[in-house]
Amino acid sequence: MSGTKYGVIAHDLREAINRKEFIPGETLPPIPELMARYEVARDTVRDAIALLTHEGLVVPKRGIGTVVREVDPVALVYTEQAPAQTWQAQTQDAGKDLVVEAGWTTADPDIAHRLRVPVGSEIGHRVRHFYLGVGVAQISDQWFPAHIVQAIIAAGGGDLTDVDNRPDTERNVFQLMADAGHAPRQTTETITARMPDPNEREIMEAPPGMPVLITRRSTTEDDDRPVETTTAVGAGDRMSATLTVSLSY
Amino acid sequence: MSGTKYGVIAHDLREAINRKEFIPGETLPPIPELMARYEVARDTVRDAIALLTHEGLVVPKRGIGTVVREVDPVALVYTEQAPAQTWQAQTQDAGKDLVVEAGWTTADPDIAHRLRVPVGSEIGHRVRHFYLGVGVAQISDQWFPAHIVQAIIAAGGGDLTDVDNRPDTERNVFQLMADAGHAPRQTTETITARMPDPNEREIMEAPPGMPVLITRRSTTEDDDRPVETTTAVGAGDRMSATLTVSLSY
DNA sequence: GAGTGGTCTAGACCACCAA
DNA sequence: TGGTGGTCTAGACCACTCT
Repeated sequence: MSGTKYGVIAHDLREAINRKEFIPGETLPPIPELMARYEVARDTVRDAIALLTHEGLVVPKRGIGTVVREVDPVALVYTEQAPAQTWQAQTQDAGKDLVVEAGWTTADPDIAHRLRVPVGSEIGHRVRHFYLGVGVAQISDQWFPAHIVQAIIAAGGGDLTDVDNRPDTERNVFQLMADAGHAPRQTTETITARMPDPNEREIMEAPPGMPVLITRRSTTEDDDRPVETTTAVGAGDRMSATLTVSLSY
Repeated sequence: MSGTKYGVIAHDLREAINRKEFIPGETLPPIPELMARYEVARDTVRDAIALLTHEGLVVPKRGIGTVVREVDPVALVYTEQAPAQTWQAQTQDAGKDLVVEAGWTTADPDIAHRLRVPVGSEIGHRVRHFYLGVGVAQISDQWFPAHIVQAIIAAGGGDLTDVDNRPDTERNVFQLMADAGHAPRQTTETITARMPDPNEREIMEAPPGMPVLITRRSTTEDDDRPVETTTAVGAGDRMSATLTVSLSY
């Protein structure tokens, strides 16, 4: 395969994993054994393992060994009618969401464009962490135009900028908007993938080789004016997005 | 930040990149310079650069230097009515699709389940590469139940298992199905992300640190019976999936 | 304590690119 | 040809986990 020694070693181990010679949870042969088997130096073996690690196949653990990864993604289901609702319902089943930040900020160019407000204008902002099992599976940054926040407060439903007096769920917020005369009508989501930055890695306890799914959403009301926009960063090995749509042929 | 030397070096470089001190396309300081600046060994600098590389921030190039990455994702747009159609229309604008393989296979357990046919039964299969700009941006594996393939051939539309006499586009295939009395009615897509395997890396010329978007699709006709299922592997830095749906509050 | 992986060094040689 | 990154070595010491 690759002309390099570590490439050959990585190839052999990869094949063995694919052949199920190493079951998820098991460890690969220890580094010293691989050094002897291939008659190479320690760093050469480690280069091979680093390759597999960044492919998301294994996770080296000090004192334990190089563990073959388990993958057990939890699906978040979107439907044609209301992706946000069911998405929220799903995450609530699996765990809790925690508002870690809520308040006012000024709109940077990207968010200003998405909310169609002037750059630098005051907007509502909250950051939430969604838990799935033990750890954080998704980090959600959500912004609201000021008049939406004020309408919700005026309608007496809660305060999006107050962590202690907050409408927790997506469903609640969307319902509150409807109560306040700004019923969400349409939502557009764009999904991409990239590698997490160290901060995201830390929050989600991301193993090396785990990409994140980026979901950018904008929700509008009847007159097409944005009522909220969200950027969510989800753990790629614990999340998926599913959508079902009708076709006409 | 990190207590390790290479962690500190990586941190400094990452910050500098974020501060735009190095513009995409430019090179980082060469390894020997960083060795001198931090008074460390060569491999320590390389460990730092490897970190940034696997975060997708830089791409080391022999004879050139460590180049800061450019990112220019192209959006593939799905709509409520027909995600496959517009998706295809978009990719056709940007490039060509190439059928690299077409024929009959036997269903493995996963595909058998998705097509609701017995494991090991004969099914149609084709592999396509979608080009966006210079390289392959998506690898698509598509399977059809045997009776669908035969119905299309009988309707005279083409032969899905024949590379030389093929209906090229998604739109065509879906229309042919409709002509053959198996009009697609609903499609369900599940999107996840992972790191590419070496084969996918090679086909897509993937830089290190580039994840792939996995799209699993199943399309059914009126009686809910599957007419096709597709697994697509897309370059994470060149693709995104967008969906727009209506809400009712 | 014995065994695992993690970090780091100093030096060597190779492969690629540009002027 | 000189500078870039890529591979590899032999050896050292550290950090962690299990028994």
